[in-house]
Amino acid sequence: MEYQEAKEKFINTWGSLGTLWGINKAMAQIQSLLFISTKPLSMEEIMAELKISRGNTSMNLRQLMDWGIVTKELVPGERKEFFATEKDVQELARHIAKERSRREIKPVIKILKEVSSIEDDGTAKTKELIKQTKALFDLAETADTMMNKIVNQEHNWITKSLLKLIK
Amino acid sequence: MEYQEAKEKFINTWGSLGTLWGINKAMAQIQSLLFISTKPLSMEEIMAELKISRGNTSMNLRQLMDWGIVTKELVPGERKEFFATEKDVQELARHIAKERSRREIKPVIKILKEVSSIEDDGTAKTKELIKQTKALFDLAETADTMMNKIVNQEHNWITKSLLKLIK
DNA sequence: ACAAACTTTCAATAATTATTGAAAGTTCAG
DNA sequence: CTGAACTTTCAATAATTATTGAAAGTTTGT
Repeated sequence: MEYQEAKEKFINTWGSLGTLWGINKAMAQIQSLLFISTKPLSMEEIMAELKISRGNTSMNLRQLMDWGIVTKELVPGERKEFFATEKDVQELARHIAKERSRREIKPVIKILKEVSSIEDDGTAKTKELIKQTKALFDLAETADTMMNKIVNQEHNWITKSLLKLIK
Repeated sequence: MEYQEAKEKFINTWGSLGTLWGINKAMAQIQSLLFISTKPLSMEEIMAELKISRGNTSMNLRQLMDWGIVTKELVPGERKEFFATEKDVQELARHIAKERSRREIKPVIKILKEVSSIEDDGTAKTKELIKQTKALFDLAETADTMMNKIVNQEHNWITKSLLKLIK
């Protein structure tokens, strides 16, 4: 396998994984293209490389910037804009985990809390609803906290301790 | 908020979260309905409750069974089949993590390994591809291992240690 | 073996989501 | 200020994914 094939394989695989996890394909592909690029890329270059339209490229670049994992890079002497992604995988994971927590997990936790706090009218079905949503609430909150802590602190020590613990 | 409203809120929220994470809405809703039910439900009951067709119900129940989180329960004296989901959230998380790892993460890790193992031809772009996919490979493998270990063992002790570590 | 009771399958259709491309918007050099 | 170079927006369209419902399949009691 040489460069071109490996590159395509990587970009495609990443694109499909994204799709599977509710992330749009173009977005995942743009990010992965930038991730292995040696320099920031212009919109033209991204369009050409991935064979996607200008509009699609623009919108997905925006989303990636909203997620905090792609930035505009101004290249001196160039009029057009260039884009680069966070290159450090740890930082990348940190951003993504943080955002998914904020946008998706936290709101669900809030609802779980509400639902599990309804008044117990003494019926079996109400008791069950309270019990189960409470259990889910506890799990979600623990997982969310763990995720954020692991991913947030400068955490070489914590990662190491963790790995020692579970290996 | 009383029972009916809370129940609907829970089922809907769970359904949307599923969608967001690449899980089909009906599937997520069926699972959450079973999760708060005090007894196994028949297909008729599920269809009526969620207002979905027989075919849809049948297919999604099958998928839930493939994921190992829903089982058929034979109720004595009844001809029709009844369904129940795993009620313990820890077990539930265990099953889901295990399956997602097996189906989705492991295959990607394999590709990352392949791609990061191409021959270094000395060019900058090849070096970058190798370096970045290798970093991703390491991260993915560590995360996958952690996830599986955390979620697999009888792990009260490990969870406790973990929480102590990161709190 | 039959038929009632039930489940599964799958082609057709609907709903959702992604993508395009051209018009509108912005920026900036001269 | 003007217009070329570039980006964004968004209505139309395409692609994908979910859902339906009825026919085919299966199981079980008699």
